[in-house]
Amino acid sequence: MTISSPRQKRDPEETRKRILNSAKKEFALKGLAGARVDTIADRAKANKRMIYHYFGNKEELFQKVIEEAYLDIRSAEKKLNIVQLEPIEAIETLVRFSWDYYLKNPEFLALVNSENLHRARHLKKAQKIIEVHEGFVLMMKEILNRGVKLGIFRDNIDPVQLVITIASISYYYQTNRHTGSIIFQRDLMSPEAQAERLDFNIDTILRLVCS
Amino acid sequence: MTISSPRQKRDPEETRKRILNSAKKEFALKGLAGARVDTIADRAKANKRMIYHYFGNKEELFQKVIEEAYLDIRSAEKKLNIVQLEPIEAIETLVRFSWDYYLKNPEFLALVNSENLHRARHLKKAQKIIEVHEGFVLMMKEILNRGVKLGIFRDNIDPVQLVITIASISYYYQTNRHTGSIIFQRDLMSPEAQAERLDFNIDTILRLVCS
Amino acid sequence: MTISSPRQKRDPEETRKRILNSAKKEFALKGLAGARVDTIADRAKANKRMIYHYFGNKEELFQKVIEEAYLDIRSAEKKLNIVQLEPIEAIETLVRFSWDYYLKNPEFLALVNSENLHRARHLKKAQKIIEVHEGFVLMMKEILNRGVKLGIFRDNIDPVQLVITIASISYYYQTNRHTGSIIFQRDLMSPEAQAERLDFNIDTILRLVCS
Amino acid sequence: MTISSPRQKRDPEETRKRILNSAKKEFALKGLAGARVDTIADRAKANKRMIYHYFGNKEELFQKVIEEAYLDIRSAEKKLNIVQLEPIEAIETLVRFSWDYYLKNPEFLALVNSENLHRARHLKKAQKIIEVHEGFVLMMKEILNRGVKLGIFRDNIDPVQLVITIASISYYYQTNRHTGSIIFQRDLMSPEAQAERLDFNIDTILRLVCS
DNA sequence: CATGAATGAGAATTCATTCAT
DNA sequence: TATGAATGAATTCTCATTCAT
Repeated sequence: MTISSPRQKRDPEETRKRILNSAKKEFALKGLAGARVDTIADRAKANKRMIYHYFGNKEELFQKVIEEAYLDIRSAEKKLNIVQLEPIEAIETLVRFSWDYYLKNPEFLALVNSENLHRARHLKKAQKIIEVHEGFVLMMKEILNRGVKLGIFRDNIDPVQLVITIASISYYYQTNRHTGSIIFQRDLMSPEAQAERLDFNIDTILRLVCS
Repeated sequence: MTISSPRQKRDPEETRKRILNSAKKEFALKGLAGARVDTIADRAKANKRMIYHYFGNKEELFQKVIEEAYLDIRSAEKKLNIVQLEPIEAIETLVRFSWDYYLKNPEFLALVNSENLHRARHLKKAQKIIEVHEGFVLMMKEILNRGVKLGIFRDNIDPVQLVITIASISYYYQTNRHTGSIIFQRDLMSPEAQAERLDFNIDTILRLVCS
Repeated sequence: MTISSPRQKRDPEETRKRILNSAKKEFALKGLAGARVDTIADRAKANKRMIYHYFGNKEELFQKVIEEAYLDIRSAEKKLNIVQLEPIEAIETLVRFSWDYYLKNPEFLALVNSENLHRARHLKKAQKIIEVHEGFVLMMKEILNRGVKLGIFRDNIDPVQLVITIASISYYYQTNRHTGSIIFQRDLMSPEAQAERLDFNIDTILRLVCS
Repeated sequence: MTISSPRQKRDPEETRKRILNSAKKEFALKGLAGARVDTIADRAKANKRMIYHYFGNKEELFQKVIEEAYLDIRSAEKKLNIVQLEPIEAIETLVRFSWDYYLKNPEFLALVNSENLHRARHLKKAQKIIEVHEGFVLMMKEILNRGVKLGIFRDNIDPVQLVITIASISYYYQTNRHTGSIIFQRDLMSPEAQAERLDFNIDTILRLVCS
């Protein structure tokens, strides 16, 4: 039996992933300026030098984190197979998904806020992101069309406005949960409050699309 | 006769205000961690030392900025005299106000995001804010009641959920304008896009409240 | 009586000068890449931060050092009032000056070498340097002209080539004194060796210019 | 059948040479402190580990480069077979050689400058170098003697001073070509300027040695 | 012999804050 | 009240070198 070495196993892909995960947390928690490279390295149990080796510098690491975040949410949503659902069910599923995804991935909200603080200068460089989202809007358009044909949805709803609205009502509630809980003097994130809000959101969107 | 001093005029209140304004811009632009005390002082044409004199330190300055921001939006909204309007008109006015205020005060959005990144720890200390917002929810409740009595509004709408929803659909659109413009491949802030969104928002809310 | 404060006296001009002097030594000793900002600050008994405050960064500090070095040698040479001397005396004085200046300012040699390693990219930015040297070449031209008129100098000597040659024979000897002492197995910088070389140099140049 | 390896061919001597060449370039370009081990390895298309395997460390590699450089210049000069030439032709050939060698091997100049910055501490360890140069001075002595006997050279010229002077006037011109071109506001390395300087140098040396 | 991931020491630079005037 | 020089603690980033495979 030998004493285990303190050195990291030589698994570059693993190391890369650990750094990326650690960075996601740190950037979400502190923003780009507030995040500490040291903290990222420590949490990743990686040598700080590796961050520069794999990602160039702090800003490029942030960019990679942003890219991955946007790819992940679309990839999760694709798994829902929404196209196979009835129009109303499809819409409701999307509202639920939006709520649940933000709930399970609160870093996503923080990262998007950070990226907007930086005027989306990192996202601009990510071609893949644009392509992935075109499909998303088309899918929404298709759902709306089907609903209109079935006589259950209103005509002439802009799919982009709808997509934005669905995101808004979950996003805002959750991203502003701290200031909101103070201003409204209630715990916006208690299980009951959560359930209530999700229902309210589904209602809001269905009233918006149904004829 | 004395030689005129190159120093700043000794108007303490003025200096304080200039610092506060400069800080608001800088914090909105860069967040708490990214903001630079030097930049704030320079833009305020004040000596850096004055910041510490008047506000203690960077973080307390941030807190003051946050407080002022929340007081300002409610003070602006109060000037609308919404209680005197018809229920539908009142609601529409609030939706418009929400949109316009964010448009004219984009720093507000950035500051609120920053404050939530910091888990509202600065806002927690501001007693005044809580009081001011209680009034706001009560006013919304009163509008809803009147609408219900007139038979034009649905019953049992939670004024807090409504207030949050009204804010959401304007806030999200504007705070995420940079990432949104990339993802949806359109300029979300062109005059036409703005008009379209405001209409959509009014529609969304009216469908939500009207019976 | 009070205990003297460990803090530096608040004399900005003094601080600047101390940094510049310290930097000159360090850059001459180690080159741009080998020099340490910490060492410069320590030797200047200044806070490292002051280097960035006064000079921007390491490279800009280097640039300032180079500029000053070139200005200093010309300023020293101007004090010789060479134009008032007889042609032969003038030439001999210049050869002596060249030798002595390098001897008393060995950093100059090292700095010029460093700057050439960096392809003169710092000197390029210094307009003053060019102006100062134009005057130098003109002065040499005037000396040569007078010598020709008096029938003691050869005609058609390019003043620039002469200036370069005068510098060469002192510069090379001194800047390569370490490798030279090894290769030639003698101490090139012993007092006797120095005197011998200076005589040799004067002889070399007079044979070159005299008819 | 085996799958061909992507590795470098296992030719140790070749690898060593590639590293040495790459190092020469890098050290000449950046100096000892500024040179990067990574860059040397990359340019040599060798693994960084090989540098340590063959040369120990960065400094020992530098030492080897310096040694080789000094051996090369003397070896090139020996090929001239100067001893077989007439005294004047011999001297002129040496002046030309000095000029041409520096021109074709600009790294030599930079390396010598670097080594002097480091007070020749690497050269000191190279016994071979000393031996080789003893021969060089003896050869110069012999040429001078022959010239004196033929009545064409002056008596009592120190061969070491002459050797140094011949090197000086080419070396200085070329090593300071960047700062020189700025200071004198002319391109010192244009073909015309080069030809002119070489002629000037030959003239300078012949006037020095001829009686 | 060859590879390239990993490391730790250190270097440049930044920044909020304090102090002498 | 006002100024701006000075400070020290971080923070990002770099680099020669070593180790597992």
